[in-house]
Amino acid sequence: MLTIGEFSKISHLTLKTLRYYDEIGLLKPAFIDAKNNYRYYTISQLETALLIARLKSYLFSLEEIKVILANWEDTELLNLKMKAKQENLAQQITFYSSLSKKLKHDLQLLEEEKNIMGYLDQIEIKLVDHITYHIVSQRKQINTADFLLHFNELFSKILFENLSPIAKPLAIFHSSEYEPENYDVEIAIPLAMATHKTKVFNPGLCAMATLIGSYDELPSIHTKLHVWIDEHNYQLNGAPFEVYQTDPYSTPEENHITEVYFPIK
Amino acid sequence: MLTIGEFSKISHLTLKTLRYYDEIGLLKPAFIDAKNNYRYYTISQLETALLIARLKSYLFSLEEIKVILANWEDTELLNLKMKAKQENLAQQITFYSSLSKKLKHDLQLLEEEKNIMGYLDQIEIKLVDHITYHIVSQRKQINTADFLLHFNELFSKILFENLSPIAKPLAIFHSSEYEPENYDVEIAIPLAMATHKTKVFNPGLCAMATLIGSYDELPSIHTKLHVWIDEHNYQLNGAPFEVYQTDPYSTPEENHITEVYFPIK
DNA sequence: GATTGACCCTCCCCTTACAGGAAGCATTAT
DNA sequence: ATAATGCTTCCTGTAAGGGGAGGGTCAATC
Repeated sequence: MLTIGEFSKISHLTLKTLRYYDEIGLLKPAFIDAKNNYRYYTISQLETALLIARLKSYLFSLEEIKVILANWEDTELLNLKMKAKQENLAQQITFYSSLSKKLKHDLQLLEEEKNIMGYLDQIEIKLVDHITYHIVSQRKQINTADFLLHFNELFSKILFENLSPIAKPLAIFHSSEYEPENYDVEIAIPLAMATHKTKVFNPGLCAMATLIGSYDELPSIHTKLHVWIDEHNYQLNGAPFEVYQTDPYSTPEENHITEVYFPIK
Repeated sequence: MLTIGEFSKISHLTLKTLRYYDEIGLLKPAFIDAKNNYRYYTISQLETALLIARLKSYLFSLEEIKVILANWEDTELLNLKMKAKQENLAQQITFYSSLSKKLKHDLQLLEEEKNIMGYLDQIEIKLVDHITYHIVSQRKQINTADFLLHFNELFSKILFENLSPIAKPLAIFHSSEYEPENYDVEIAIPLAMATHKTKVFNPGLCAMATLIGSYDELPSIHTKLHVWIDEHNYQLNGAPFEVYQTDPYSTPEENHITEVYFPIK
């Protein structure tokens, strides 16, 4: 039997960590002396400690590790979890890479003595009278992170019903508050003919800005339009919407073209 | 003037977030009504909000953003911070990549129905009688993360004093507890001749294991040796040490060769 | 037998960047 | 006048422990 201090030294886990693992039930000492609450560990628990350390190095959360240990015989589960983690890492890497690219771009702006928010001043805002569409649409409360999923749903519906769009898809933002977890959005596709499934979309006069580049900038475009409307003494007259001119799957991020419209009066 | 609700909607920051930014002094409302504590923001604060969102998307902490905003005119500072962040991202990417490689390796083991901790059973432990060295050394309390730095310090000292090593460098671990922030380590290099700067290093009988691969596995080797010593009824007889047979800079991680010695009796 | 120093215990607060919810005013719309 | 929002503060919780206080316990030494 090893005291917590000895076990800590051998396993290379701190005392704090060991007590914490005991607390959350991840690695409970083999024996606890009832009269003084001293923790005692066995030599064989060192293996578990090493395993935990290894899974931790793979960035599994302690909660995940607990599940994996509880089903240690189930190699299928471990396999699954590891593959998921692998996928996860790949996503992280692409995320960081694209971030790094953006940072590099902004650093270049800085070298040229430009403001990194300067792109905002470049955006031109136009007054347009939007034509009337017949749209099929789906309105839902969604998490902003699942935006694309929601799009696909409608797309496949359109395809399966043999309908043919006459203009690019759009998203209409009905939310009266900003809650990213619960965003009230209507995805729509304009069709050539009115049917019983379509409805009329007639935004009328709009302030419009075109964004070329990553969707990350969309919030600033919205803000910009809000400010513009305020400064020019117009008033919002309906839900803002975005028209996606490029396919988000096949187009590289920096070539995306998005039009943002704010109906006004 | 905008109420917090309006500002939230336009800036795409939640109410919670805005109140929090107020609390930590990152974005204080331009005006607070003293009689009901209502927060009011100006249109121009939207710019700040956008800037904060952008810096946040670059993974700066709110504390860092506060500093950047406070010195917004100082483009030099921003430049520096961004470069540091860039460097940071690059490190993350290499870290994740190497992790992904390790995961892939372990997944392969799993496919072959092997245990991912199996490598531990492969490690052979030998009894050796270590020869006596004359060493120059530096002993320090260091953070385990700064291990390599400490090495370099001694290396350059050796170089500048024109001493020539006769064997690979080693590290002796004196710590009696495990505290990764404050690790008592002695870095040493064996020299051919005894001088007034050298001391005798004579570990005697040792249990030894050789690790081929990433330094990540070192803790498990230590554990393994501890267990072995315990099981064979030996006793620790001095501080454990590691001999680095390969240059950590020029050797790829998976080819590192490290010998771990535990003096015993 | 007493003391000392090392070792162990529990309990509480701190970290990041908020989210969730309760309880209670204030404002606005009907 | 009433109801529905909108705003406020305050409390709790998150992941994985770190830092430290205050106090009990163990082994070795005097």
